[in-house]
Formats: sequence, structure tokens, C-alpha cells
Amino acid sequence: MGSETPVSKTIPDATAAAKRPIHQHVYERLRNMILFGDLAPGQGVTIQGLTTALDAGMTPVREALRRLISEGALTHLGNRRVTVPELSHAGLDELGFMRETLEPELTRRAAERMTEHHLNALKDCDNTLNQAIDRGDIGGYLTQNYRFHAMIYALADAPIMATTVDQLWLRFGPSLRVVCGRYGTSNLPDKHAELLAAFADGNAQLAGEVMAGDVAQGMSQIRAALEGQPVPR
Amino acid sequence: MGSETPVSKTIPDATAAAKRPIHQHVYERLRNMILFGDLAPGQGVTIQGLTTALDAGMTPVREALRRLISEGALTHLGNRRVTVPELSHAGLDELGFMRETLEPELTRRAAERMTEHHLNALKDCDNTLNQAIDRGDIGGYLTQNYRFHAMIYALADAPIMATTVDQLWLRFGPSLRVVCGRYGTSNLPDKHAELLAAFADGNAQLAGEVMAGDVAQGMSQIRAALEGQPVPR
DNA sequence: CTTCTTACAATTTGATCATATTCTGCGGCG
DNA sequence: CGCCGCAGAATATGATCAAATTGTAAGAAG
Repeated sequence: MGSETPVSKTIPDATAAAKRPIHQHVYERLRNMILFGDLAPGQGVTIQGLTTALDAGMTPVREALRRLISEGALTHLGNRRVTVPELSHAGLDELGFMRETLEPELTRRAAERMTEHHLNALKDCDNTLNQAIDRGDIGGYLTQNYRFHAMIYALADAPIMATTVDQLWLRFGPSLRVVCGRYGTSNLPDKHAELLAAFADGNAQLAGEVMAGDVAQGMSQIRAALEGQPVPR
Repeated sequence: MGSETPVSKTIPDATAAAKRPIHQHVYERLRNMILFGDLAPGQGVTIQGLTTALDAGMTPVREALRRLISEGALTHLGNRRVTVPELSHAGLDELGFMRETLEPELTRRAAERMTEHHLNALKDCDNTLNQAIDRGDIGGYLTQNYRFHAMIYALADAPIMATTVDQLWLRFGPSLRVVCGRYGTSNLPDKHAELLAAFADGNAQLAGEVMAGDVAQGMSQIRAALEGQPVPR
């Protein structure tokens, strides 16, 4: 009786969600920081800095960093410096070509698997996104915009392509923040409405073409912002 | 002034190549084992097994594994087991689409940067490859075939695309070995000769189309082998 | 006399290892 | 048939060693 002591062998964590290993938690946290512009291009990161900042051990941080580096989200430039890479003009061209071929294909596949339920979730996401734009909330815009695309690609049931595209987003994510910082959220057109219409019609081919347009539009926005301000060395 | 004494200060590398960190050495070693079929699809790997097999510490092995997993060369299936993934039919379709769009683009870019010197190196590689085929040397075939493509993609000066395609090769590499194991090296046609001719002509567009054909041919070989023997569970 | 260059030292950072802790899977016992 | 305990493997920690960057001081040149 007296054993009010929970002991129970595994009280995992009052805060729940502590079921994931630490290295993955660190990875996801860093990933979001890069993807949503909390880390600026050119900014350096150190292992020991992160161990203290995130209050984690050294090994999980090392593994997360190694993973991010292999995904291109960070670069191991030269000797001892790991930084968020600055996107070059050539790199932007590569990303443009890859996105404009891969993402339409994912969109077509998603269109063929689209259900009413998923479509409603997408509409909700787009509404939240537009509210963020109206509010001038850059962080909210970046988050919801990514979520909108991620939801579509998750539907495509094409894990290899989806993973690859995700890694592409990691490469231009930081620059997206720069774009918003320069132009604000007021001039950020997208083709999400057309896309939702195509999904509602079940027109996979059209959805793919619209997505191609959306991607092209986004990349040229980045290109314009990067040329206007040719990366402060 | 005349001090030809280099002051030593930085003896770059007496022993050569002994300068790389262990985790990268382990990574490259494992990568080759996967890419060239020393590890079969479905085969499981354990951390402790590798620490003894490669005589390395635990930390470097962990990092190499994590990196390979993030590149799709290994899968973290379920709880605590890491295996070489078996290629599904759907996965093969994805890989086919991606390779048939990405590799021709890389080939076109490479064609525009091709020099006499590089072309000769490619011809040498193809000769070595054909000798391996005649000899029935599966390992030699796999190695040289990869090297042939890798040389082209290195020329393309498109690091993001090249990295992505490299990761694709990691995913179907193990299956290539299976194909060869079933059919031998005698029936392994490729379009390398046509490709070299297009390079020699400086015809980038044609080179891209030939590469698309080469890729399609290779993927359908894998598909045939996989269907004939639907992956022994 | 001031300033630039160079060399040395100290601190910071990264890599590796040995070890402790926890979680999963399995086999025996009630 | 189900529960408990044991073994094995993976995760995570901290310490230790090596290397590099940075700061400082001294010397030479203008």
C-alpha cells in the first residue's frame, strides 16, 4: 500500500512525447530553425554551442549535425566551421530545375489519392496561411506554406521523391526568410487557390501544371531578392 | 629571402590520407559495401557488429550509420533494427522517374564542359568496364559502371543534383548486384558508346537523350530481375 | 615613434573512447 | 496463458586527446 511511490519502472516523462530519442529531437529542432529562418545563411554553428543552447549531450548533437550536413542543410566548410550555406545563383538554378520536375510529379500523384477529408485539411491550411499573410506574420507564413506543400507530398505516397524534395526545401528555406525580410508578406502571391480547384476537380494533370507555376513563381521571387542583395559576404 | 627552407610549419601530409577522420573512413567503406553489393538487400547490420568488424570505435560507427540512414542507403526499420532496404516495385518507379529526369540534365551540363582530357578519361573507363564484362567480373562491372556515370556528373558542375543522384544510386545499388547475380554480365547492354560519340560531337541535347535511354534500359533490367524473383523474404 | 608582420601561447572546438543507463525481446516460472 | 526477470543492444554522458583559431607580444621597417 504505502507504495505511492510511482516507481512503476517507467514514468517516462510528465511532459509526454519524451518517447523519441534525444538525437531526433535535436535534429527536428535544428531542422525547423534552418527551415524557417531562425538561422540565417552564413551563420556558423558549433557543436559545443548547441550542447549548451539546447541543453543536450554532445553525442546527440553530433549525430543531428552530421545528418543535417549530409542533407545539405548545413555545410562543413573548410576546417572547423559548420555554417548555414548561402545560396548561390547556380545553386538556385539547380534547385529550380529539380523542384519544377519533381514537385509537379508529386502533385499529380497526390491528386489521384486526394479525398474530401484531405482536401478540407488543405483548405484549412491555406486559410491559416492567408491569415498569416494578412497579419504580416512571416514565421506563420513560412510554417504554413511549408505545411501546405508537405501535406500534398505526403499524400503522393512516394517516399523517395518526398524525402528528396524535403531536402531541397532545407536548402532554400533560409533564403525564403531573407525574401520576406526584404519585401514583407504583402507581395507573396501563390497559386494555392487554383491548385485546390484542380484537386477538387480531380484533374491531376492540371494540378501538376499549377504546381509547376507555383514553384517557378517562388523561385523567381528568391532569385530577385538574391540579386537585389547579392549575399553580404 | 632565399630561405628555401619551408620552415616546415605545415608538413602537409607525410603519410598521406591518414588525415581523414575515422567516421568518414567508416562511412566511405560502408557506402562502397552497399553500393557494390557486398551487403545484400534485407541484410541487417548492428552497431556492435560493425565496431568489431571494422575495428572502429562506437561513436564513428554511429555517425556513419546515421548518415547512411538519412541518405536512404539503410533503413531504420521498426525498433532497433537497421537493414539494407529491399527495393519495392513502387520504389523502383520513383527511382526511374527521378533518374530519367535528373541524369539527362546532368549529362547535358557535362557535355557543355567536356574537354578532350575528360573524354579520354571516360573512354578509358568504358574500356576497363567492357573488359570487366568480358571477364565476367561482376564487382569490376559495378565499380566501373558507377565510376563512368560519376565522372560525367562530376563534370556537370551541379553539386546539388549530383549529390541527389548519388543518393539515388545508393538505393538501387544492392539490387544491381542481384541482377548481375541472376543474369551474369553477358547480357548487360549499355549506351556508353553512343554517349561518347555524342560527347565527342559536342551535342549536349543528344547526349542527354542517350543518357535517358541508358537509364531507362538499366532500370528495366532491374525491374525484370525483381519481378522474376520477387524479393525473397 | 608608430605600425605591420610574425611567431608563440592559450583557449576553444572537434573527435574518439570507455562507461553507465534504458529499452526491447525472449525465456522461464507461477 | 500470462507475468516477471534476465540478457543483449542501443542510447546517452562525460572525460580525454588533438588540432586550430585567435589573441598577444616582440621585432623590424618606414
